Amino acid sequence: MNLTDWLLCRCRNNKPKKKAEKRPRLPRVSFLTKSEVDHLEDGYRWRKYGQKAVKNSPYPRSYYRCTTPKCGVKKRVERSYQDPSTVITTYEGQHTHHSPASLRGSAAHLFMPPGLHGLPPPHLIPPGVFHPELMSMMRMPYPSP
DNA sequence: CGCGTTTGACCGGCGC
DNA sequence: GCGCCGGTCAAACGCG
Repeated sequence: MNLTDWLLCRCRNNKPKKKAEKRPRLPRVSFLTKSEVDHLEDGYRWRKYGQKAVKNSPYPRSYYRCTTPKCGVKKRVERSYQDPSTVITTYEGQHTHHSPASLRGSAAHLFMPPGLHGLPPPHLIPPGVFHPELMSMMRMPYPSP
């Protein structure tokens, strides 16, 4: 019996899979960020929880999640297949807590995708996404849902 | 010591 | 009805 099998057994045996509440109202915002590294200090802590290869891109896509409790914000980082130096960061959800890192000296309020300044020709981004204006709202305090 | 990262496999939904 | 894809979890290891 391989460790993998054992793990599998345990996984199947212990299935506390509880269908969490659905989130049909998750604000999904995509941002085009020009960076060579996926680790863009946006003022929050992210923990990678998965990685999958994309068909449209020869590069794998990374899945990040906010490590702050009560904050189920998810982040998807994918590299542009046309511009390896450009990464598409997709934020899902809103931070309901203050930034763990002090904004002093942080790029939290300095974070500005250069793609928004120039020309956004990302036809590869699905429709209904990419809301530069939403960025301004993100910085606003989020009232109780 | 603690946290973050990594890898493999499974699950659910949707399409044809 | 079945197959496929994307997405998520879970555990272990490494590093600071």
